[in-house]
Amino acid sequence: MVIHQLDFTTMKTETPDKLKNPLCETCRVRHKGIFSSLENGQLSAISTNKTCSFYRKGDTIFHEGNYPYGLFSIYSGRIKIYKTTESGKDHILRLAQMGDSLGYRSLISGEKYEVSATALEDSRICFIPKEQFIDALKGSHNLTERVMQLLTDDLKMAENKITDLAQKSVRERTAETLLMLRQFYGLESDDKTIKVNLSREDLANLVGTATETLIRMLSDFKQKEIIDLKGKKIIILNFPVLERLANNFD
Amino acid sequence: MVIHQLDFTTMKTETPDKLKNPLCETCRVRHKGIFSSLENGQLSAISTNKTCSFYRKGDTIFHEGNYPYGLFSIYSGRIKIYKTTESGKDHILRLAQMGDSLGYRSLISGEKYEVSATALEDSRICFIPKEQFIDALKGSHNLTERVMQLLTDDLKMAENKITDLAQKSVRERTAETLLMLRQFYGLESDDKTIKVNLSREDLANLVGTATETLIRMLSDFKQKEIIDLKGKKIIILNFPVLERLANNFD
DNA sequence: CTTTGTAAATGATGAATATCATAGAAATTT
DNA sequence: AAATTTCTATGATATTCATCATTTACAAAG
Repeated sequence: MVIHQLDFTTMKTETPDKLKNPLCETCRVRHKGIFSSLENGQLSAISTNKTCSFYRKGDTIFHEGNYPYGLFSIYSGRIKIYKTTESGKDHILRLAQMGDSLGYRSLISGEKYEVSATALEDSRICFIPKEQFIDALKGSHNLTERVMQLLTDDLKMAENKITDLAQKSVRERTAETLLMLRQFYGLESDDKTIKVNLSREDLANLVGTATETLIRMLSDFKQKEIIDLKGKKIIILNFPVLERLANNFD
Repeated sequence: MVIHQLDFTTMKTETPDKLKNPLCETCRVRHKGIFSSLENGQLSAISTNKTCSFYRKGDTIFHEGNYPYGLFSIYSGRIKIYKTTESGKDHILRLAQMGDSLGYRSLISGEKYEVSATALEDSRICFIPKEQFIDALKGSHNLTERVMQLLTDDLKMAENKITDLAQKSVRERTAETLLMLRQFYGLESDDKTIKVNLSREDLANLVGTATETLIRMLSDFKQKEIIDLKGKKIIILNFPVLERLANNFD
């Protein structure tokens, strides 16, 4: 379990290494990101006002309960977005990667962060100050539409997760999570090994179960030759069966 | 369990009784609803283009998987918004009432409904055609902001529900749901009886558990003199204990 | 290379919850 | 009012899953 108050990892966050800012205009994720539909002039305004930083694996980008000062946009690396309950357990709500933006929800609602974000790998993340983002929103109906689209997408995903948690077994959710990871991380050249690098604890927090239970599920899948395990790598041996397990409406 | 395909209840939906349209301008929920910040001219445009209908208890307003043709705004009555899984079980995502709007998410995303909506009581619901709503959105930054606010609120609620389901016990969630119902339905003049009228099945679908388990929880709470049960009415005898049960982070 | 710490795996056990069966209560229909 | 249906309640049982304890594997540090 990760402790988020005043630990060394968190303290690093205060001073992430600055990077030479890459230009938004020539960004390789420009057409994928939140600003994809932004007019050129506005994009360069954002580009010149942003700062880009390097976050080490384990660094926290922002923390539940704090006020947002701007928007984060992932240039490279992968991030987990999660909530911590009173009892101290985390639940990972979603994963984010290159091209995804973080924190727009809180910027729009004007409330504190409802979630925390921590780097799962070394990552480069750009920061656009709040005023800059709000101005861009006001000035561009395209951007507003894009943000609304992101919000509706998030909502759709969240609602699917709710019904999953309410009605599916840990087994089903584990299978489903493996499929999601395959989609999200992609496969290695052998076309079956997921390029994943998550701890068993993170996997459990993603599925919504105890770490031991998650391990047991993986062991069981392995014993049934549906998957294979090589360290943190997960190899999908029998994709159809895994799909069936994820949707086991008997 | 409710069957949603081609049953008689659903068929009624096709031809809900028309009502004399009340004017939006003088609507008693005008300042509460989605159009609260709309300029007068635009509001009357919507007012003249809407149609208001009467839905009987049990009538379906819209169904998961169908395409939306407009926005629904509740004039009176209460609605459940839920998802049905492949296995045929429902999970209630939220309740809606007077002043709330339904279906804006799908209108914005341009996708099918992800959820279904059914009247829990006899209800009057106004319908604003899609084009009318989209036009209003384009023409009013205020409305756009309001809709974004609604989306962020929904998202916040959904994410809280996710962590609840992932980490709280049925007992905690049951207590929490009772508190939510107290908030949502309000109390009778005795100041402790919730004005609720839900079936045990609906309650279970709200908590995310089996109907029998929900009933057992209620029986247990009653036996412990935390609540009392009179038919569908739930009487809160010991509010502080109920609050404690809902947040049992031991 | 050894030591130390951390993560992963497995076993044993108990608690929480779902499921199936049945009975009683309440509402609805005849 | 009797009959029928639906809803609520409770018991018995099985299953799933969390928790605690222990071991093994692995990585980092000395």
